[in-house]
Amino acid sequence: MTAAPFPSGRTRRTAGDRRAQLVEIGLELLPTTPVQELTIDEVARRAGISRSLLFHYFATKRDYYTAVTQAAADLLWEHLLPRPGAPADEQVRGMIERYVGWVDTYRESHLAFVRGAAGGDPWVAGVYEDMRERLVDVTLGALGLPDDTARRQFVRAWFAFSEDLVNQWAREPAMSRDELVTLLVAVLDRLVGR
Amino acid sequence: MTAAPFPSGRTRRTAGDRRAQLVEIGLELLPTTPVQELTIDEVARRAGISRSLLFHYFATKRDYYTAVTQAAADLLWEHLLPRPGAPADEQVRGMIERYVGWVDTYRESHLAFVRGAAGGDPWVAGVYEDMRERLVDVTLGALGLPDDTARRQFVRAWFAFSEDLVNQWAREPAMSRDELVTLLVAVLDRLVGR
DNA sequence: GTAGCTTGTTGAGCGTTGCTCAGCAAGCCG
DNA sequence: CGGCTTGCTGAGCAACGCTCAACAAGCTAC
Repeated sequence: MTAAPFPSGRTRRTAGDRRAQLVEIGLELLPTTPVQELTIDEVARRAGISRSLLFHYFATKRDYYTAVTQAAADLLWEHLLPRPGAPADEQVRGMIERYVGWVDTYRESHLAFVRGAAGGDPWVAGVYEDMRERLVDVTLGALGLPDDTARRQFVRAWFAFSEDLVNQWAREPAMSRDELVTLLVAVLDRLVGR
Repeated sequence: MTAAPFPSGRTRRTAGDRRAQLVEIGLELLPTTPVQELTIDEVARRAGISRSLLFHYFATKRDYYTAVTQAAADLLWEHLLPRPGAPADEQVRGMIERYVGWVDTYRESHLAFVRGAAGGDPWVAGVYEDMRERLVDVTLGALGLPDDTARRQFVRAWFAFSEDLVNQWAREPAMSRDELVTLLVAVLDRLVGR
């Protein structure tokens, strides 16, 4: 090898740091690349490490991009969570407002996230499914409604409706943001029968 | 090589036949494998041909599974199309009924199709998008409504709603099929304002 | 029949990518 | 300094997408 073995910035990190860095890189790459198409080479290159090290932290490529997806889901989840102080009625509207804001702000990243989640891989789909189920719980709770099967299904399908509509709206707004939010609330209210 | 160069059934097919056969194999594999994960090796093996021949018909793996997705979309499209004779009012309900029947019959295949369509690959997503747009056209036409931007978006989002609800219903029916169809029709009617 | 053309078809092989494994070396303890 | 833990690497294998030069099945023309 040459005289200077390492350029300069080569530092040894703790396991936690490294993991976090790798997931972070995945999140940065998400908007431009479908999760499953992230290449280990690319990620390792960006982190300035060897491919092998990545496999030290994530046994499988799938493990890696599942972790990235989970991280994205966690970010969204924390942003959406109803603020405990708010009156029950405004909790749902608040969630919807924050969701619309989120999609509007992180358009591409969020679309990429949803795409990856909806796409083929069952593991990734599972991550998204979990979040959806928790969202249904929270929503039914905020509405003060019992959660029989039918109602759960309605709320879930309403999420699908909202996702699609908000995505379209972000691309080509056919109404004001307030009108959009009001419409979504109204559809939900009617669906779960109030 | 050995004395008997070819086992027996080795026949030379016309280009059209071969293409059709390969797409057919893709359709058979769809329910068990995400489209993008179809391996050329596996498909070629099933067809009893070499990998190279597949690349003769489809320049790229993407070209191949896009063709498979397109074939799946065509099947669904033809099944859903409103029968021209029926009165305008029953056309929409008829489409919904056929859709529910389709999902109920080809559960896994259809889910796999939707998954692949929603997933990362823009080409595949495009195939699905096209069908959706055409469905919106047909639906608005059958309802006799003008198609301004807002209404198109509502109908598209309603499709997303219906897809999700019907999929859940197929997995765990919380109501009769007729009730489901009636609900979907009612939601659509209310959304596009009748 | 056989020469010749078209075209369906193949095998060898290359580059990339996911993944393994044996071992190096950075930092800490005595 | 010796020894230990553990973050980290390089070489290399197998699988897969894709290329390319050439073979051969089936048809037509002589």
